Amino acid sequence: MSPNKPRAYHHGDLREALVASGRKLLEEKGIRGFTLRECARRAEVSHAAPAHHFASMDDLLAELVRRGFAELTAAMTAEADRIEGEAAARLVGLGVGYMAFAAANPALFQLMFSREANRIELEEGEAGAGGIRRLQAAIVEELLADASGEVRQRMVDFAWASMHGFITLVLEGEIGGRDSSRALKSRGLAVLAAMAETVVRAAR
Amino acid sequence: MSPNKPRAYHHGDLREALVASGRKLLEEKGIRGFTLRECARRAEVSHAAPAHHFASMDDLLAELVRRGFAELTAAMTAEADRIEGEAAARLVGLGVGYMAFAAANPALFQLMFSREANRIELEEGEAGAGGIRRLQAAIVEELLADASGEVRQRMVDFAWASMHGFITLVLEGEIGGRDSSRALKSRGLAVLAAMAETVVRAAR
DNA sequence: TTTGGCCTCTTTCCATCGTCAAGATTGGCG
DNA sequence: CGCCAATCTTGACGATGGAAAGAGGCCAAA
Repeated sequence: MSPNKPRAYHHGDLREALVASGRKLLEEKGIRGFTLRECARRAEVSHAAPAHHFASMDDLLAELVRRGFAELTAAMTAEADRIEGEAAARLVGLGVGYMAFAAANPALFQLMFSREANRIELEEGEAGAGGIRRLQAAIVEELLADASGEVRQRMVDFAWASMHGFITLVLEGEIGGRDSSRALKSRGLAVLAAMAETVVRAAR
Repeated sequence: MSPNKPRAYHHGDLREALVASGRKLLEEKGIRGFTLRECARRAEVSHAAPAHHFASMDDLLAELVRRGFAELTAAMTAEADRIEGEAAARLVGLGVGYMAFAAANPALFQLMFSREANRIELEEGEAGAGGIRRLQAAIVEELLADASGEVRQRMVDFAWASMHGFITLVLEGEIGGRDSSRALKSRGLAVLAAMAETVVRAAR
């Protein structure tokens, strides 16, 4: 009952604790400041304990990436589903969800879309970035029912590139360095609107 | 004259040698595999020698980033200048130069536009990403001479976001994973064309 | 209930890293 | 010609990721 350090062996759910502390640490210090030992420290566990739950540091990072993609697609569909209007509006909604997730988890987002991540998680059924494209592709297909497959593919490229590029540049401080969050949101919406309009116009 | 290891002390131009080996190493191993000691090893110099030319590892990386931005803007203007046609075509040209540089130096490009880089090189007269926006802004201004400042700003956001997002997703393997370089180029050009068309159309 | 096995966690160790301090070497300036 | 400052090396420190070996606790089979 002593509140000092009663828990000795057997943490209970160390795996989840490591995922949680790892995620916080990632956002605090960035990927270069991310340390397995610090994760363990925050979970109040010895530095070698994580090895029993994650084969390596990259394995933990891969788990964070995996969960990130799940959350990201969830955020996108949630935002799109809130809009019951036209397909174009839903396409914008996907972008809003995308950008909101990225803004809330900048370091994780960057990790998810980093060259390093791809060298890591080549396993799994690719529930990652593929799902994002599929979400957009479904709406583009709806908008461009009569267009060729190639036109549709290029419009999906375009839609994804626009929203990804904008939020990426914002997170890096390259766009709107000292703008208010309000102004930034407005600029992001403008980009999404221009994107959706271009997609719609591809139908001739 | 013995070709073994004649050069002992005084490398000659260690700074440049470190920049060169560092750049190669960065592309080979990525930022997470980048090591100051390995840079020194490749320059055939002791592990502490770099300290006399770069205050820290981040200082070397900052130099790489600085040179990267110079090369990137040079590549963009070179490609745009090759085209003497309309402003819209030159806008596409800027994008071609941008993507070509990124494809040729993927790891450096990612470093240049990474959250980590921004924490590093807060010095200097910002000859970095600001120059890129200025290049695009000049052409957009030409195309949208009659538009409001806000419209122009949003079109620059849009132009930059499109080209940045596309090449970024390609480098990460999210777009066109197994496509030929030829096909990828075509898709990139399609994105740039759609982008330029959207900018032009913003003039009403 | 007891006991044996297995999973969890700790301790200890190793190679490597970035950085610092001190010493060795050299080129060039007086 | 000799000395100085710049350049490079050697050695050390603390921190990291990972491997190996041992200690501690849970649970199911007897």
